[in-house]
Order: sequence, then structure tokens, then C-alpha cells
Amino acid sequence: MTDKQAGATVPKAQSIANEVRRRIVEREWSQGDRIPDEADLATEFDAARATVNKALQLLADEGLLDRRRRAGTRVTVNPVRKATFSIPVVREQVEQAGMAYSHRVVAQRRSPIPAEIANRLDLPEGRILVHLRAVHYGDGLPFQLEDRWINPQAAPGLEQADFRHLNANEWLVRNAPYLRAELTFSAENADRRDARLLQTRQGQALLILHRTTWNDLGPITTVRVAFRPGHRVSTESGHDRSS
Amino acid sequence: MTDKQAGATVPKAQSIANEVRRRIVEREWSQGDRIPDEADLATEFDAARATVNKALQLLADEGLLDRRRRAGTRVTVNPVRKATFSIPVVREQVEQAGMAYSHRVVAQRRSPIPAEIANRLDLPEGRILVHLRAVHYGDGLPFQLEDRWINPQAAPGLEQADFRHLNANEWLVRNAPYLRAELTFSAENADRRDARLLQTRQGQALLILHRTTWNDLGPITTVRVAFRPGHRVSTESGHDRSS
DNA sequence: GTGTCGATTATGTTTAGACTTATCTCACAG
DNA sequence: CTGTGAGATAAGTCTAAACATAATCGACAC
Repeated sequence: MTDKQAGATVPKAQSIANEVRRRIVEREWSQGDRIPDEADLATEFDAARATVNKALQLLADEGLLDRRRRAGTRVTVNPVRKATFSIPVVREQVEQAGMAYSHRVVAQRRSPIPAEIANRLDLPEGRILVHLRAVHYGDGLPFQLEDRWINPQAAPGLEQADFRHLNANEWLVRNAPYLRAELTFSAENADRRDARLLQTRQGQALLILHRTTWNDLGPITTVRVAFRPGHRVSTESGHDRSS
Repeated sequence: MTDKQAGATVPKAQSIANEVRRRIVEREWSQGDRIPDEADLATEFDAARATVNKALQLLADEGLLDRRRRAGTRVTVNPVRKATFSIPVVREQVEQAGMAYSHRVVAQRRSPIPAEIANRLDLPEGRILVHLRAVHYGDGLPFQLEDRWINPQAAPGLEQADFRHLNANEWLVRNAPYLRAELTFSAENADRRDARLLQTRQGQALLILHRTTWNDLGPITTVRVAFRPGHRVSTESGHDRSS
């Protein structure tokens, strides 16, 4: 009685989730309330318990419901809502904005890692890794600045790669899938080098993204990305069209 | 044959997902490859097809697999990995860092919205909303600065709320669940007011978070949060302990 | 070669039923 | 009143089976 318009049929689990979500948003069931158990909802919606389970799991993943065995399901009191960002490959990002992509490798060499990087990667200071700095352009204007360290031990085949043609980001994405990643956003004032490479002034506020990835061989790479001034990274956490 | 050590039993779907993930990361199955179909995997892992389905759905949600009816399941060529941030309530954020939380309302009044806000909220310019500015402190030092507009029409009960005691963030979280949210990170140089309220210098790079939320009555609130210098927002996208 | 159409197939979704497991409840003993 | 233990209960997981649906593939006609 909620979804299921003409066009595409909405899966039952979805429409149950939508209806429950509506009841929460409209405060028919308010914060902390215990909601009917799966069996009851299954009866109400004329569905199997597994289907109701799927719907409620979904809402629990969204952070709207708290579920505990035996204790039942309650509406989350203090929803710590989650936001999902998809971090695309630079080139696609640029091209999606309708600009022509190009990139330039500023420096590429093997070099002992400084303390800060060693710390981020959990490797001993002074270990030799591949250090790479590159600028990515959209329509000839700087789009982002990349300062990357790559661990050859976790990225087999690295020696053959030539980053002047294929950018490092894409090579890694295609050749070294990761198991774990850590992302951090921060803001920094552009230093002299940032300013020069991004063609902006020193002191300009820059959005910085640090990303480190690991696989089962150890850390793969850590990178500091400085976006061009004014760049925004956004997400939309919505649901499907409901009722 | 992968998980299932002594202690807690790992759900079968999980351990199948782990094993498939391992095969992908170790390139037994590489980018673009078609992997065995659900029925075959069900046989291999001695599970029901539904269980395999659940495992593969999980990996598809992670962005590791591409699944299409009839066409089968393939390893994603260009994994656009997703990062999930949980944006907690300020007070909890401060307290989790082991600091004492306090906040101060700098301004609170009903006021016509300027063009920029009207645009963000999809409301006509000049509409009267509640405008609120507040500073949140940790151990007496500025932690973040909040500049918020609230739409009373979408937040029933707002009139009674007194934000000098309970902060707006928490009142909204508890009283106006949202259906859709939009988050944007950016960086700005602190203007004179930012600098004064955050006790820093003008021009300091600040990490800015814009958040707007909607429910079925329309836009609820939009807020610009300026974090104290050096603040980082991070996420860790990992999986469970596998094999 | 090109296009159409129908059979085939892999995934999508649901169902009913069973068993497992955490934990809440309550009665009873101390 | 406090602790303990048995029982009940709600979610967690899995299974086997069925039907739905999107796409692919191949046969056939042109």
C-alpha cells in the first residue's frame, strides 16, 4: 500500500523498508521506541519473515534502527548517519566535468621515506620507496596535485610501469586492489610549492585528501592530494523514491 | 575452508565473501574476468545459492564485483571504491576526544534568507527562517563553528526549543529525522569573524562542511560547519578479519 | 552482412521452514 | 534484597525451491 506504482515493480523488501522509514520520519514510531517484531511485521505486510528481515537490516545499516537479538528492534536514539563518498579516478572526475584531461609528472624517484610517511605506512623510517609527484589538469588548468609514495613490495609489476603515460592512480587501481583504505580530509594553507603547481597564491586554503591503502602484502601507497582552490567533495545520501 | 576458527563462528555468507575477496585481491580472478556463477560457487562452498547470493551482493556493494542478470558476475574493472564517513553529533565528537564539551549561541533570530541559502534549500529568497550561529568548545577551546538556518515548517516543535541549553544539532537529530542529506567538504580561508570565533588568525585554512537535510515536508536545515584549524575528518574502509 | 525473435540462462527476489544464539524475564534459593 | 538458573523470545542465519526478469545467443529470414 506504499509503493508499487505502474512502471517498475519495487521489490517487496524495499517497499517495506520505505514504509518503516516513513513511520519513523513521521514519528509514528519515535526515537527509542520498540517496533513490532519481524513476525508481526511479516503478517502485517503479508511477507515472509526473511523479507522483513532484509528490510530491517537495510534500515539498520542506514543507522535508523538498532537491532539486538531477543531485545527486539528499536528506533535509534541518536542516529549517527553515514555518508558515503565515492572517490573516482582523477581522470574520470575531470572528464565528467566536461574538461580535457592531462597530467604531468613533476618528479619520480626512489627515495628513503621521511618519518611522517613511515608513520602513516607503518614502515621503518628510511626504507626506500617510490616517490612520485604529479599535477592533473582539466582543460590545461591545474585540477589537483598529487604527492605519492608507493611500496614496490606490495605492488608487483611496479617496475615496468611508466607513469608519464598512464597515471599512477589508474595503474594502482587496476593492478593493486586493496583490502583496507584510510581516507582523511583536512585543510591546509598552500605552501610555496603547492601555490606554484596549482597556479594560485601562497596561503590559499586547499582541501587536502590523504589516502593510504593496504593489501595482504603490507601498505601499498599513501598519497596527499591537494585540490584546486574552491573544489568541493560532496555526497548525497538519499534513498529511493518512496511512497 | 577459509574462516571458522575456534572462537566466534563466522557466518557462512561472510566467509564466502572473504574467500572471493581474497581471490580477487590475489588476482586469481583479475579485473574484468567473469567469475563462476552462483550455482557453481554454491556447490564449491557447499552452501545454498541464496547464501552465495548474499555474499556476492555484499562484494558488489563494496564495488568489487559487477553483476548483471544473465551476463553473470565480473570483477570490476575500475573499482570506484566508496568511503563511508560517520558524522557524529558534535558533543560526542568532543567528548570522545576526552575533552569537556560546552557551547555558546552567538546569535539566534528569525531572518529572511539570502540568495545563497535560498538556493541551497530550494526556497524562495527572502523567506523567513531561523538563523543560528554557535561555537562549540572542547576544554574551553573552540572546536567548531556552526552557522545554521532552520526551516520551522519542516521541524515541528522548533518554537519551544531553547538552543542555549540543548544544542541545535542534537535537537534536530532527535526531533527531525531526515530522509535525504547532502554533505560537502571544502576549504576556506578564515574571514575576520571565523578567525575571531575560532581564536585563530585571518586567512587560516579551515575545513568546511556544508550539510543540508530534507524530509517530506521540505528542507529542514542547512548548516556550514567550520572546524578548528588542523581538524581532520577520516574514515577507514576495511573489512573484517578474513582467512 | 543485418535484423528480428524466441529460447536459454544467470541473477533477483521471495517463501516457508528450521535451527542457532543472545539476552531478557521471572521464579526460586539464599 | 541479591544472585542464579531455566525458559521463553526475537533476531541471525541458512536451506531448498520456486518464479521473475533482463540479456545474451543463436537460428532464421531478408
